[in-house]
Amino acid sequence: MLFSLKKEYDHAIRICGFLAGHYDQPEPIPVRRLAAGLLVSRPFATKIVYQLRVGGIISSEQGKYGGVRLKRPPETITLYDVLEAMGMGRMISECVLEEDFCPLPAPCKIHGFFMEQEARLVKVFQSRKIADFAFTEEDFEEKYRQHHHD
Amino acid sequence: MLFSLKKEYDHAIRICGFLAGHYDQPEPIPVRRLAAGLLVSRPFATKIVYQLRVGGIISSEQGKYGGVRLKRPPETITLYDVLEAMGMGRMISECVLEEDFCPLPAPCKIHGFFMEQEARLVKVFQSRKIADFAFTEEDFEEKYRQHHHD
DNA sequence: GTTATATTATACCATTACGGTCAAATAGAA
DNA sequence: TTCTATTTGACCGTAATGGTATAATATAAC
Repeated sequence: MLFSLKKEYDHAIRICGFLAGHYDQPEPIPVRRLAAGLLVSRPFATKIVYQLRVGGIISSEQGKYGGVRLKRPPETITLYDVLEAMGMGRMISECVLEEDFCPLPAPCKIHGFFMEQEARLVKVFQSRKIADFAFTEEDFEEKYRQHHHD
Repeated sequence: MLFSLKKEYDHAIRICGFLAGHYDQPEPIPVRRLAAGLLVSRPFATKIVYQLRVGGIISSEQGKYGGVRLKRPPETITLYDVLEAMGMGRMISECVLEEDFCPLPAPCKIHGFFMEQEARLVKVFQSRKIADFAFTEEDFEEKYRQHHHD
């Protein structure tokens, strides 16, 4: 596939959206709750949360009643920020940089075209804020809704 | 990576561009010449050519002085046609179809957004003709130019 | 008919990326 | 001190990618 969203990225965005939906709450969200609510295994959620923390998107608190939260307000975090934190590199560049890949003077029409599309996509990702994707348990389908009491 | 052009696809487009540049010529282009000119190994070029033929993009003639050519005029073949022939499936759909992937009612904002982007990209691919990417040996960088005499 | 040169069609293989799991370590609240 | 969190990175099976190899077949030219 040419354009595919890795599950890791997909979950990462969803996790950020969920955190955004709970950004006003004072207490951090434990990974367990993220995993259970978002239908991801705990180890996998842990891994993603780890990457998001290293990438500077979320902060975390250890110990009992610990958990994670968005580091900055959801209106200031873009979709691009999240994807970048998850390690999404620039896309076409390597093909263009590779020596002896194509006999045409770089950038050829083909790569030029794809680089344009890439640039456009990056711009769109940068224009979308995590706040746009915010949600809470209220938005879940009924069958997934867990009535957790605070 | 989210958006990456497989080498196979990249070469496929380049092969079609080359064939487009020689579309007016009466004789078909042997795979050997494609491979040598486009800096691809012969077996790999063979594989790609095979897929393009099965996909209905090119036709071929066997035997001595055989080779391949575009099946239709390059102005009538879109970039999308080529990518589709190479097996590029639709992209986000599987995530959306997968049951129990996401607790939100489908399509959620996130997939909705990515599906929009996908749809836009497909449209762009459909608007670009192979004729737009046509080239011949004349366009090669000097160091790759082989002076072949007809 | 034979030979040389094409494509045809498929099997195969090495490497990397993906999609996770596991567990030991650390840190903090109670 | 204990319980419950996150932390960190090693690990691993499977699938996709990026090719190669080869036996078969078709055609043109001699």
